[in-house]
Amino acid sequence: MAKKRVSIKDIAKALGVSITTVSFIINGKAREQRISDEVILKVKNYIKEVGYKPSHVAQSLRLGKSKIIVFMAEDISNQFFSSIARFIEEKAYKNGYKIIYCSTDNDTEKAKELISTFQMRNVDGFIITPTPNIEESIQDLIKEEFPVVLFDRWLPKVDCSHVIVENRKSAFEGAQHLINKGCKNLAFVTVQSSQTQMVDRSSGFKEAARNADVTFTEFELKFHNLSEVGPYEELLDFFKSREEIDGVFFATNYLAFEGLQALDSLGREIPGHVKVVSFDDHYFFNLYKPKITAIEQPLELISEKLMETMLSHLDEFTVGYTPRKVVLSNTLNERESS
Amino acid sequence: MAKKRVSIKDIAKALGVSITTVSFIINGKAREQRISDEVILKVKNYIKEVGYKPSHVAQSLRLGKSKIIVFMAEDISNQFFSSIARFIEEKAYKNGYKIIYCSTDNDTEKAKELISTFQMRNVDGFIITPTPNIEESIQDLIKEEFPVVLFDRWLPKVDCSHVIVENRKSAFEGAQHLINKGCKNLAFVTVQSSQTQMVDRSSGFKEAARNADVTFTEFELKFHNLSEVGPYEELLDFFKSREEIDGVFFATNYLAFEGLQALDSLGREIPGHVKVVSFDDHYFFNLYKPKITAIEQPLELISEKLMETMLSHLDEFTVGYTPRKVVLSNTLNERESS
DNA sequence: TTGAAAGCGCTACCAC
DNA sequence: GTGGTAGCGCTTTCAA
Repeated sequence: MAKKRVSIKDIAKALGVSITTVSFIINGKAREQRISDEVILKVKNYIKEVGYKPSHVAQSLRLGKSKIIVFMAEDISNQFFSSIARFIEEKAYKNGYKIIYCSTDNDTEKAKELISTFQMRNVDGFIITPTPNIEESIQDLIKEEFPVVLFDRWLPKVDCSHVIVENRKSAFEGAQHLINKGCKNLAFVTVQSSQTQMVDRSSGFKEAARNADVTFTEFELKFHNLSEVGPYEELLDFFKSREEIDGVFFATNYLAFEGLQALDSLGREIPGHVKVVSFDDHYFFNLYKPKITAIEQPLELISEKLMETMLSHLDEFTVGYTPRKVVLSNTLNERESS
Repeated sequence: MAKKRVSIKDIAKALGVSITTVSFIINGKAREQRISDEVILKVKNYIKEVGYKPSHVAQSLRLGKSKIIVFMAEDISNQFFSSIARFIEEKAYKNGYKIIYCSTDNDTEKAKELISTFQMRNVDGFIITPTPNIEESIQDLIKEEFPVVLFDRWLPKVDCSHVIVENRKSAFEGAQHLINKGCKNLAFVTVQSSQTQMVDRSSGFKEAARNADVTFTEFELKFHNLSEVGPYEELLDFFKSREEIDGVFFATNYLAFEGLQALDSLGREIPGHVKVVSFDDHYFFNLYKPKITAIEQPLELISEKLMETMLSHLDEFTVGYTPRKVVLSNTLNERESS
C-alpha cells in the first residue's frame, strides 16, 4: 500500500497521458471531450487499481466550494436538535453535502467565534439556531453571500431565511386545552429568554388565559446549562406554595421533566389535582405514568424544509438572496395528563 | 462590505509589502523573522480593518492538515452517542480541531462509503463506532497513516486504538445484582449482534446466571432502525407467555424503554413481580416510576480518553502508529426497580 | 529585514 | 482527441 496518496499527476505520469485527460475522465467529461474509449478504459482501470481518491481540499480551493454545510444548534446532545441533525444529515448526504456541526450553548461569543471559524473554511452554507445578539454576524454572513437559514427561532431585525413553527398558536391551543378541561389556576413555566420562540409561546399562553378569565402565573426560570444542576429545586419551591394550581403548561420538555419530578415529590396527582401540557413532544412522555399531553413539532418536516431552503439558496445564490420564511404547524397530542 | 474575500495577496498589495511578510506576521513568526515593529503594526491594523480571515482550505492544501476530526457514530440522535459527541466537540474545539459527524446506521456499506469520502477530505483523524465487517476499511485507514480510534466496540481482528468499557464485567455484576435480590428466573433481552459490546454483555450475564444455578432465557431481538417501529410487540409476546420471569436484564436502554412499556401493559409489578436492570443509564431511568436500576457508562471519561488518544496519535504519527487500548469501568446505579 | 517563487492537487481555458 | 498551463490562497526556502 502506498504511503503517499496518489494524485492526478501520478496517474498521468504512470499512464503517459496528460493531467487534463485524466481530469476530464474523472469528472465524466470524457465523452464531451471526445477522448478515445481506449484511454478512458485505461485510466479508469488504473484509478480503480491504485484506489485513487480525488482531494476534496484541492477541489474546494479550486472551485471555491466545499460541499459542506454547517449545522449550529444550541446543544447537539438535546434530543430535539440531535433528531433534526439526524434528518438533515441524511438529506444532505443524499445531495452530496456533508454536515459539520457544533453547539453554541446559546452563548453569543461562542457562536460568533464559530461563525468566523467556518467562514475561513469555505463552507457552503449555514443552518443556525441564533443566539441572542447575534444579528450582526448573521448580517455579515448574508452580505458575504453565504446562504443562511435560521431555525427554531428567528431574528426580527434581520431579513434572513428561516424555518420555524407556530409557537404562538400552539401555545394558545395548549392553554385553551387546559381551560377546556376545567382548569382555573394556570401556571406557565418557562425560561428567561427574549428569543422569539419563547416570547411567542408565552404570549400565546397569556392570550388564551386572559380570554378565558382564569387566574394564571408565569414562572420564569433562569437559563441552565446542561452541565449545571437542573431547575428541580426552584420548581419544587414554586409549586409547594401554590397548591391552588390546577393546570401547568411547560414551555419546553426539559422543564417538564424537572417539573414532573417536583410535582411528584409534592404528591400532586396528575391529572386529578393538576393537569399538565408541555411543549416539544418526547418519546418519554408516552412512557411516563400518566402519559403527558404534549405539543409535537414536526421534526422531519422542519428538517426537510431546512434542507430544501438551503439547497435552493445554494443553487440560486448567484442571482441574489431572496429569503424564504417557512412556518410549520404543530400537533397537540392529547394524553392522560389532561 | 467587500463581496470578494480578501486574500493575503490583497493585503500585501494594498500595503506595499510582500506576501511573505504578511504571512509571517499572520503566523506569529514576525519576531523570529525580525520584521520591523512598524510593518507588523501596519499589517495587523489592516487585517483587523478589513476583517481578513485566512482560508483554511488553502492552508489544508498546503500543509496537508485540515484540523478536522470525523466522528462516526452509529446514530447521532441516540442520547448515548450525542452526549459523547457533545463532550468530544468541546474538547476538540479546545485543541483547535473541528468535528464532522455522521451516522452509520450500523450499515457497513454506508460506513465504507463515508470513510472513503472523508479520506478525500484531508481529515486528520477518525473516531468510529465500527459496523460489522468494516475491518478492511479500518485497516486501510491505518495503513494510510490516518489516526483511528474506535469506541463502544472494537474489532478483535484489527490492531487499532480503542476506548471501551467493561461490558462483560458490568453485565456480570448486573446479573449478580438480580440474583442477590432473590431472582430465580432471569431473562436477558438483547439485540442480534456479533459486535463485541453485545457479545460481552451477553457472556457476562450468562456466566453469572450459570454460576448461581438459576434458570435464564436470552431473548434476541433483531436490529431495529430508529425509523422503524420499536420492538414493543415482540417484547409483549415474549413476556406474556413467561410469567415466571422475576428478573430482567436489558442489554441497552432503548430495549428497556420498550420492555418497560410491555411489562406495564401486562400489569407486571416492578419490583414486586419482576425486578429490572438495564445497561446504559439514562436521565429517564430516574424519572420512571419506579426508578430503574442501571449500569452507567462514564460518558465524559470516555470522551476524554477518546480525545486524549486521538491527540496523542495526531502528535506522534510521524513516528509510527502504536495503538492504545483503553478500558473503562462502569457504575451500577441501584434504584427502586431492584 | 524583506521579497520571489515553488508547489500543495485540481479544473478548465486555450492551443495544437 | 489530447496536452500545456494558469491559478485558487497559502507556507516556507532561499536569496537579496
